Amino acid sequence: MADITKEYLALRDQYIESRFARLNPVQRQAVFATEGPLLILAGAGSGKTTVLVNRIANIIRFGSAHGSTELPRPVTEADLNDLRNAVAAGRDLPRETAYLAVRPARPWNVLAITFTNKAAGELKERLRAMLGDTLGGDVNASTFHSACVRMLRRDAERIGFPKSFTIYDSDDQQRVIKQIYKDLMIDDKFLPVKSAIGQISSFKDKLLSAEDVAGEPFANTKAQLVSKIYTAYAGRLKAAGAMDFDDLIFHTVKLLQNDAEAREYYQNRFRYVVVDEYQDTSIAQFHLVRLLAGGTNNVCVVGDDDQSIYKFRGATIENILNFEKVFTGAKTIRLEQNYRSTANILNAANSVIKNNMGRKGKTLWTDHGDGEKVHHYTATNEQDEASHIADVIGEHLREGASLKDHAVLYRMNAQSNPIETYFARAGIPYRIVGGQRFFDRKEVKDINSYLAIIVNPRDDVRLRRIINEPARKIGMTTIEKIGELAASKGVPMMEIIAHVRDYPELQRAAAALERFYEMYRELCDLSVSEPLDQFVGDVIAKSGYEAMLKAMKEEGETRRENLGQLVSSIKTYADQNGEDATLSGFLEEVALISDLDSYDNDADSVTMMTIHSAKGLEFPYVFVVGMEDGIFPGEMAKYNEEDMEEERRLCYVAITRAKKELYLSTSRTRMIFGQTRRNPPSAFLSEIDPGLLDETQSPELTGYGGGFGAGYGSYSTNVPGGRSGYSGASRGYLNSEYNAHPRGGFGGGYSSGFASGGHESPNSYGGRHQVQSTGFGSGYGRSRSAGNTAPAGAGTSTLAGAPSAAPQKKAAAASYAAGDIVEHRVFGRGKVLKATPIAGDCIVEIQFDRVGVKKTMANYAPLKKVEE
DNA sequence: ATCGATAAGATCGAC
DNA sequence: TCTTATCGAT
Repeated sequence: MADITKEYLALRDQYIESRFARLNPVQRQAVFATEGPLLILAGAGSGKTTVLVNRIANIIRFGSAHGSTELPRPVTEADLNDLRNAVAAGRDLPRETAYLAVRPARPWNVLAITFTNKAAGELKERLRAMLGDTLGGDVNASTFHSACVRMLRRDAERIGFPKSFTIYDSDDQQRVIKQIYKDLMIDDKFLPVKSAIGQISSFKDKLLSAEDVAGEPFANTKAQLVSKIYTAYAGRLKAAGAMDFDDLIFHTVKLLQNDAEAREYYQNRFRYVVVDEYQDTSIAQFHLVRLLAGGTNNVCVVGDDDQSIYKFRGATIENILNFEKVFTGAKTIRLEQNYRSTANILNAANSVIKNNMGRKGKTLWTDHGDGEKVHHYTATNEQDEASHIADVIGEHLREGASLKDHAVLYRMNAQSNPIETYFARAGIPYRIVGGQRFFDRKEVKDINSYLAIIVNPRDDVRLRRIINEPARKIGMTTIEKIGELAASKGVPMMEIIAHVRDYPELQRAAAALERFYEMYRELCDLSVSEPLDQFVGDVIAKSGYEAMLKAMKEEGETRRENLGQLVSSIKTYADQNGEDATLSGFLEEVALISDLDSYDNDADSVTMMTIHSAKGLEFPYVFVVGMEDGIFPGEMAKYNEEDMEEERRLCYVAITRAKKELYLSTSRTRMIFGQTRRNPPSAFLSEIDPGLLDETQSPELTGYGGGFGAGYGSYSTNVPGGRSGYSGASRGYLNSEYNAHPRGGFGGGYSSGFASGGHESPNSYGGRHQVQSTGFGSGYGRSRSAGNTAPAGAGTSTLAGAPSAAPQKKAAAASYAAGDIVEHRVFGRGKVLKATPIAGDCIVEIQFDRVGVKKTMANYAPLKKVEE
């Protein structure tokens, strides 16, 4: 090789390396491993996303140039000089891709698959920042499901579906199955609907079609029944032109398997495939990845077997464990340096996870300091636990931290309630991620169903959903008759409705059906003539839905607000997509969106969520509540070693969310599902090296605490099982003026009357309590709920301010009168209609520009007077 | 057809 | 405890 070439190649490597100088050597190794199968085992907080982004950037900028001897063209003296100068000056070489890249990918040659839409968005965002808008924006970054939808929108007709197929969510799915149960007269006690759905889902995951299943011998009558249901289910979806979530993957895999032309098209297009969170992929998803990557075999998967927590949902950890066997010649790179947590937190995580057998094995390390020990607090009950969290948060705030630095994690959603209640009373702004999603609300789904049948008149499921919502005198019997007629003629139900007069058996409801159909036609016409948001507004009005909600009082109001939000979300969609915005496009977006996607970390409030939702996130201060046997690990997992390992991984995920400090808590008694239980501490606690733990406990458990609690003892009770004890205590509390009690009240003051009641054996836990409370935690009986959307105003400043001042005093200033224009943090601008002073506060009735009339308490709402 | 009552059931939950 | 689903009465 000519010297000039040799020098050029060496300089080229040096140049490319310098573009990724901020990475550590192992990370850089991953970035330069562009060709062939690559497994990146990325521990929690090891800069995984950074590696992904840089690797994709490398593929687009330099292709496989690093470490290669290939050249895009013979080297000239001038080239060498340019490169020398660029390296010496540490500057970018002009037109570097053309000069020195080796077969670089165009952005659309890269397919990056992530776990959530949010993760996909972040990936794109960072690629854009790194490569510029044009290059970065054109990379395909999406979830499995949206990637499949995009392929199917192009090729659905090849497998007998319309391009405009509808996506059924689990709710729609359930409706179809229930319908089938009715038709086939299946007893749901013999075979629960859920079980049938689960089995069908697992068939699809194993790529078995309804015919495949029906063709095999059955183990028993149940299996035969499931097969029958599966066949009927698949038939209905096909007839409706609909796919459920499993179908999106299933049909895409089938398409790629059976259609060589389609397969080659996508294999040529996606020269590089990257899959994030590979430990949580399913069998069908594995097949999809293998098929897509089949052309070049350039497949890179990133994951952490220790963070596989979705087995219950079909994820199979074998995908990651067997990667090297399935993709021969695979390279494996381990990212074990953690940039997130302190050593103590990390070691706690390591000491827990090392008890799992089925893992690849890796040990995270950090060069951060030890930090504080991991805190473990033993509470008397869940209120005390909440109060302790509030105390700690208060301390952190006084030290300058903000609310959004804190997260409370729990095993199941049911645990959020006591904490929520406590936070609301204390005026601590919080926000709950997960639970009921916006697009899952009944009213939103109803209106979406109207939209769906306009886009796809064959969608019988959605039609059934809204044909009598609001009530139109079209009852079950009529609907069933239409269903039968449609089935016998092999046409959609809407087709029958269009010609009611032809069917004497529909005589009775004919008038109502005609009215409904007329409205439907009108909406169809409007859908093409009006802008999207205005059209949705019309759907809400002309369907009679608005009138129905108006007729209800309190409850209808919030639901109308939700519909208002729906209208604004479609407006946002329309604004973002300009010319390309369509009704079906919006519905698709809605179908594939999750709550976590809309989670933004800007709002200053404490985040509350399940550990599952917390995957991929990090917070300076993390509280993990309910570290109890029977809660975490959960009751169901205790007796099965495999499930136990999954719980342990979940625990590992929880611990590794924390950057600075980690607070674990256990409660001696806990009310869950209406019953008070005493759970022993979680087994995972004893797996943590005791030297890493800092133990504290409720004052009531230390002897003198019990006496203190009895001071409020009018509510103490001997009733076993919390029912009367609990509600009595909390009611009594609300009515009394506990605000007045002296500072330094113990965290548990709130509920002590209840907890110290009967059969507690104090002192069984030797350790001394550290007095952390400075009073605010227990005192705020009269704070108004901060609400779910967590207006920050009142709570924050109170917390940071004088601890035992009554909160309502500080906000005394503003007074409102009719006619004032106000600005509300959450609801926007509005005009005061009426102001009624009451007990030192003021009920203000406001006409908001966007959300209608609302009543708020002047001192507690995040409200500001703009003009008088 | 619609409302109210009562019973059952209840992890984790992306798309 | 709390929600959701189904049934039976009007």
